[in-house]
Amino acid sequence: MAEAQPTLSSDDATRRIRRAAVRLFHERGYHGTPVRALAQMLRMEAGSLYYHFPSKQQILVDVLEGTLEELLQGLQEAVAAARGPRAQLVAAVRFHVLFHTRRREEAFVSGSELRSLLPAHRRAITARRDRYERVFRDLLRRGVEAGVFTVSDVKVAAMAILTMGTGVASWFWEGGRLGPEAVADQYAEMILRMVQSARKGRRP
Amino acid sequence: MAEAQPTLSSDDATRRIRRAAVRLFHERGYHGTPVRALAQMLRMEAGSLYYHFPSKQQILVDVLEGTLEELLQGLQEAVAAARGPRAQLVAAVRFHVLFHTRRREEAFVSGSELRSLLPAHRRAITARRDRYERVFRDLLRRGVEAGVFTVSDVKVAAMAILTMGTGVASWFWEGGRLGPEAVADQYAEMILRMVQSARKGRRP
DNA sequence: GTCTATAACTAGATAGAC
DNA sequence: GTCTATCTAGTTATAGAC
Repeated sequence: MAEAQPTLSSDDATRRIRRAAVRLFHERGYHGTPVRALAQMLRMEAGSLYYHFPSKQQILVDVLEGTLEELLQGLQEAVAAARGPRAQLVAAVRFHVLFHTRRREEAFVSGSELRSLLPAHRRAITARRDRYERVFRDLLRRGVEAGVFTVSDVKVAAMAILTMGTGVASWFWEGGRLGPEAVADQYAEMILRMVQSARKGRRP
Repeated sequence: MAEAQPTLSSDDATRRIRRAAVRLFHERGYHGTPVRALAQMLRMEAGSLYYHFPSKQQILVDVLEGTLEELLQGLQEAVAAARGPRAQLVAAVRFHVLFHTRRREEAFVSGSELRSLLPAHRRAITARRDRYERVFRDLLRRGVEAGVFTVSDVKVAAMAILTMGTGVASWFWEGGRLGPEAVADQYAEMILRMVQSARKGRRP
């Protein structure tokens, strides 16, 4: 009976709407996307959308909540499955980058349209994003304490790593030379070199 | 008689308008900013703006052209003033990061509102951004050829470096613990570690 | 569950007074 | 150079037929 999906209702229609909204919000932005354009992409009239959603704003809220929830949960699982700061950082970076290639539109929208949320909605979303960032900071801090990592400033390094990965959503191209796995591997390698203590745990 | 400013006319009024537009486009996005809101911030009526600009779109074009031009020129000067791939990369990264802290709103808008440009305008702006990116790619390539840098893929590394720096505009806070110089130094250090060949040119 | 029609409002832009 | 007034078109959202 009950499906795996926890928070959001997800009948076929609402999922189609969310997917189309992601596409258009990514292409033109939330305020740059009229409800009519969204309806047109779904081959319906604008009025029909309001049977499924009470407002355009609520579509955005659903998209962001869903994406941030998936990001946070996926990151926690990835980190929990690895042992030691080095392996955990690799797992975290790989997850972060893979998400930003495979789900680049959602990821991009979740980063860029926070400002389009009404203040009440923004709080909940921002809280989740902060928890996501803290996972990276904690992970770096533990690595520094263990002597595996060397960074001048944990917070700056965490933001550098996060935005570097987030940026993938802005340049990655699905049909390009490199696939998600190749990019994720290279990012993990670069980031390891960036934070790793000299002559510690190098691979040939 | 003629001033240093090359392309854009810059009497006091148009500069005030551009500054206010940057603020609002950053806060709410181009499509999320009504002309009336811009006028209100400048304590004038909406109609008055059209004495200085023919359209809202043209304000955006002016902002982006000006910012991208400054970015490109500043980067070229910074690189030209340094000798050798290592020093040039440090100079480039420092310039890039400093710009994204000191001019964070402009820099952010220039990255996020390309999609709000009419296609005709977009071409010119995109061309300049591509030239900016190429400076980093060339610089990395020369370093690899000289054996100073080791990267798996020059294009990926260049995008990683660029988006890492661009990301600074999204988290840097003017009144924060670290100033622009401190952040720029840390980024330069992290990025050097990221691309530098092992046991080459290290500083203590 | 989707349509048509429309209400209520806001958008960008213009005209002409001062 | 700025104001007031206004035009036209587009915006989100609702109501009621089917």
